[in-house]
Amino acid sequence: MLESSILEGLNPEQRRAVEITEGPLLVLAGAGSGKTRVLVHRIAYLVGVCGIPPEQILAVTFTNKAAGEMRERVEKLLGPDAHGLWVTTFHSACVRILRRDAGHLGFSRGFAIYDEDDSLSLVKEALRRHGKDPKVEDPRRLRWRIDQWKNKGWLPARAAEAAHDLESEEAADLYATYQRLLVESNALDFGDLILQTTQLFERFPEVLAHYRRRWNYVLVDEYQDTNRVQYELVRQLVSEHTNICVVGDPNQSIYAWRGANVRNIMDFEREYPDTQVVKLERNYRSTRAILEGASQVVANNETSGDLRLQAQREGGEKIRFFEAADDREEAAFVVRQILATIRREARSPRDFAIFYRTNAQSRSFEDEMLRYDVPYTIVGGMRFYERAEVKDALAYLRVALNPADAAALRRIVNAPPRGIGKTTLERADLLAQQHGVTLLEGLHRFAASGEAGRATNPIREFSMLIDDLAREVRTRTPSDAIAHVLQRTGYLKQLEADGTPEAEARLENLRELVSAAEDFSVESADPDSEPRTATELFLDQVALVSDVDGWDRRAERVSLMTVHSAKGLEFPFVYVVGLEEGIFPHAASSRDAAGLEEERRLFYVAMTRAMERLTLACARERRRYGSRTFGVPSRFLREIPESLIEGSLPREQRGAPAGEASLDYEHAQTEYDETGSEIPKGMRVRHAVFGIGTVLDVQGRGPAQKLRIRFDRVGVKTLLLRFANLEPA
DNA sequence: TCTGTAGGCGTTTTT
DNA sequence: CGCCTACAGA
Repeated sequence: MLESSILEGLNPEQRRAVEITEGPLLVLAGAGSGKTRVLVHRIAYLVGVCGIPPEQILAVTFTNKAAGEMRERVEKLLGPDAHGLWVTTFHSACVRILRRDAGHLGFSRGFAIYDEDDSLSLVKEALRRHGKDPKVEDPRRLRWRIDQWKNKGWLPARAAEAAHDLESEEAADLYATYQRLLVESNALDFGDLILQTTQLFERFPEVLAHYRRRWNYVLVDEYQDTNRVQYELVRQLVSEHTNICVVGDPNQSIYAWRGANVRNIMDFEREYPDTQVVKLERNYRSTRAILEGASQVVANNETSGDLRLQAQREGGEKIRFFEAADDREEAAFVVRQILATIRREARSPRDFAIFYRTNAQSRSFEDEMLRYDVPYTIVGGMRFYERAEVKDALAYLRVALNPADAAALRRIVNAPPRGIGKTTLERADLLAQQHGVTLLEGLHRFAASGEAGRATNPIREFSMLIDDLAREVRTRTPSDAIAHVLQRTGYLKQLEADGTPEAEARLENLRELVSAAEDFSVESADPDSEPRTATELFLDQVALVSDVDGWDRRAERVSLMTVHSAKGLEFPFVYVVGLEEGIFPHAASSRDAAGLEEERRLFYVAMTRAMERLTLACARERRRYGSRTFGVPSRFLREIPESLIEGSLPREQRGAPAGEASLDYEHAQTEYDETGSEIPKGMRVRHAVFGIGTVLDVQGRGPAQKLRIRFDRVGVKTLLLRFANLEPA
């Protein structure tokens, strides 16, 4: 491997970050400064130039998407030499480690991974066992507290130690019960994946020694978003050789609410003596006004990283701003802008992204996208694997593979309805507790006791069903296993009998699940990992998917997502919407100074995604929970120097006269007025998205006028003239 | 045990 | 507003 080909195209700082291979290295990488590039080339350099065997390198990121891209790019540089390299997420890495050695901690290798829902059902169970009313105690709050403890690396004992009032003591107590329930279910929640791994390393030094010997070089991406227990995990792995390279940007720390601790990156130099620091301050992504505006905003934070970003791109336009009368107009404006830009500047829909603070805001944009026939994709929101029918199908697999999985069992014991209701389950559970057996075994014994009444037969049949599945699932491919489950359980039959559009949608989702399972391929197994069936690996993967993982940058669609999901991405045209007090910054997180600063960093992240054109929007009025609310423009807008903004910002007072404060450049209204004239049948027209077509038919008059058009590429479509943005071809 | 409906409640962001 | 839960009736 030629050294020059790996270092080629790197600027001097990037090059330094690649060449310092030994000892602790802190890379402070500003937005758009090429940090992924550095990570990729660093790995390639270690292997290709320094001759480090790839299996000695561990690179950790936060999303599978980021990991996948990094692995891909490394493989492109190294080819087959990359074999044995671990480029993965914290959570996946821990799962692989725990699959091997979780036995030490009282879990079996087949442990389940609990998502938020599963974990919540266990929290409720813990509350019940403490005789608490879930209505008074709010299980979600308790789950949240437990999660925060885990993020700090606290076991129940430590939480109890820190408790200084009755309420906290009870909560710590409940944490202990919850943890016991997890062990009984042979399950770990998200927080456990990391926490239990650190426990494993702490209590079993020979296990830790194994991995210490293995990984001589560790790289961590997005280090500003690591929490305490992740910090601890990294420290355990590298404390001897300290070949640790972390990359991050304190200004992009946006996960404190989830337990991330910026101190990890701020104090890195103190934690690791002799740290070398590289700053990447050249921004290759954004034009000047965008970068300057974003920097000015984040400079308002009391604590901020001391990076001074320099725009490498010349020229460019100012930041745009639009104040809409209401949320509907906001959405209509943005979508029309996108259509007009696609048409006038010959751009693809994939060049555009709309970012909002909360998922709920996606709706109005989705409506407008549908209305204008703009292809779009929504990242996040209701995730595919969170749909009830999908979770049900997977829960059957889980029970088949891990009969102790109580949360999965509760999900499916009566889905479809088979006469095993709440009381039956409660009595079986009691029996299980008394005998110290699993819930499934409790059901079995309940039926055998002769006290189950009319539930006796349903339970017997259910037991046989699970036995059958346990046999079948192990020997089939993931997709066959799912198909078998859906067939054998009567789940399909029930949905087919239903016949409603909702049932049809669910069937469609299940077909989608089967095909996702078909596409699943077992990656070249690591020689270090335990052998597992493909279905087990499929379940692991599903448990750890993130919102952005499914996003495809090549798809010809406009992307809609929350700002959190947008981190790490870039688009030529970015719209940041809903810039009103209470929404962005969000009311719930701007209570204290720290929360507000995180909101500001979030806005900074949103702005710095834009490459060419950044448009900010807010609405004076908004429908929320079905009623109208009036908004005040976000304080963040005023933190951008006016000279960087085209036109003027809204006045500060609420209720400024309509139109006066808003700047309607591009004149969205006239956008369709100019095509508002009559279009004769047979005319050749051009549509921004569908291309050129022939008008077949004109229906109606005035604003409701519809056109049937046969497009050369995509066939016949019916469009509302007023929104179609047609022009003569 | 199952199904329909009326109220209540929520929204921050997520591996 | 729309989803989910709790509850009443069969």
